[in-house]
Amino acid sequence: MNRLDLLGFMPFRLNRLATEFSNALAADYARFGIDIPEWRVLATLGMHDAPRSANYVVRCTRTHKSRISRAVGQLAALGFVERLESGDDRREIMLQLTPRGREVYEELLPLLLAREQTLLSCLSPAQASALDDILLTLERSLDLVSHKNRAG
Amino acid sequence: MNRLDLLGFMPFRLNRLATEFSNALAADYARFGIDIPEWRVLATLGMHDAPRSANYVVRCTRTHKSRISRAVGQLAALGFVERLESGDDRREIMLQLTPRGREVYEELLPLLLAREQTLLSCLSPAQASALDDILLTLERSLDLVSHKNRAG
DNA sequence: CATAGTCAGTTGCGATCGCAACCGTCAAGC
DNA sequence: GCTTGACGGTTGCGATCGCAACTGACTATG
Repeated sequence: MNRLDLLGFMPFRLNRLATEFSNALAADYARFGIDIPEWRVLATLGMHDAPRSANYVVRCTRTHKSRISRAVGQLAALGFVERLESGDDRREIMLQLTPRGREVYEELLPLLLAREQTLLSCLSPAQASALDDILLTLERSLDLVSHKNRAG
Repeated sequence: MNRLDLLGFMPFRLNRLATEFSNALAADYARFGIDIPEWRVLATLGMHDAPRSANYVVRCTRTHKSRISRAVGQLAALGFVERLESGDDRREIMLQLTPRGREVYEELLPLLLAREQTLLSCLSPAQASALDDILLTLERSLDLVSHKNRAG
């Protein structure tokens, strides 16, 4: 008779681990009145100086466009992001951080990176490196990493 | 100026990977009219022959009790699980698979394991082993693994 | 017993999410 | 310059989730 220890089942483990990581960061997001999808937008825009389209954020973060749309709405309401009309293609909406949005990004980023480091601090350097390598392999296999996305 | 490549941010990567894994299994769950939380209950009960309480499933799967409660309701409606009154403590509700539930478990399990193997097939044996090791380290660090849960 | 605190499980509620339908815009074919 | 199809972005809707409040049952104290 087949038996499964759920605790060894990879989808379950990943799901649970991802939830724990997310929860560990929730307080930092909440400090600025945002959540995960808003952070993804912020992080994507914060990487660049020039405005990017909402669709670019969608492709770059691999997040559903409705989620990005609502996150942008929230960020705009908070005054962290501005929506600009695109001259080239009036369907596109270009997004850019406001000065306040840039401030928030600069303030939030180190908090999140520190939290990430804390979570990963139980791993040896070799393990951390191996994890990065393994995740990259999985991401490539699942086609989650494309040069198009990385290059922007 | 601080910059972050979101694609290298561990919480983001784990979240995305977990979602992809879950989506890859969704079709298998759907074949039997269930979803992830229902599967967790099924898997937990399927591991044992004797009935277990709902609370045991909660502790074992580290899933919120409301989610388990609803999953059990769904499984009961499908005729996969029976709720039994506990003689010892009438607050507790003992759960056991029906014969049909056992059938479904036995049928679903190999499908899910095969899917898991496919997803992990891009990794070398050494990588797969390292991943298991690393996840276990993280789980222990986050107190996600306790002997109480494993021993049942 | 009587009371208070704890525990197992359920449920109402607000928030979130993904899908699909939709709107306005662009591009290709004729 | 129409028509058709594709694309960027928004939104309505149904489903799901976690929290917190609740019910009923156990337990410890006096």
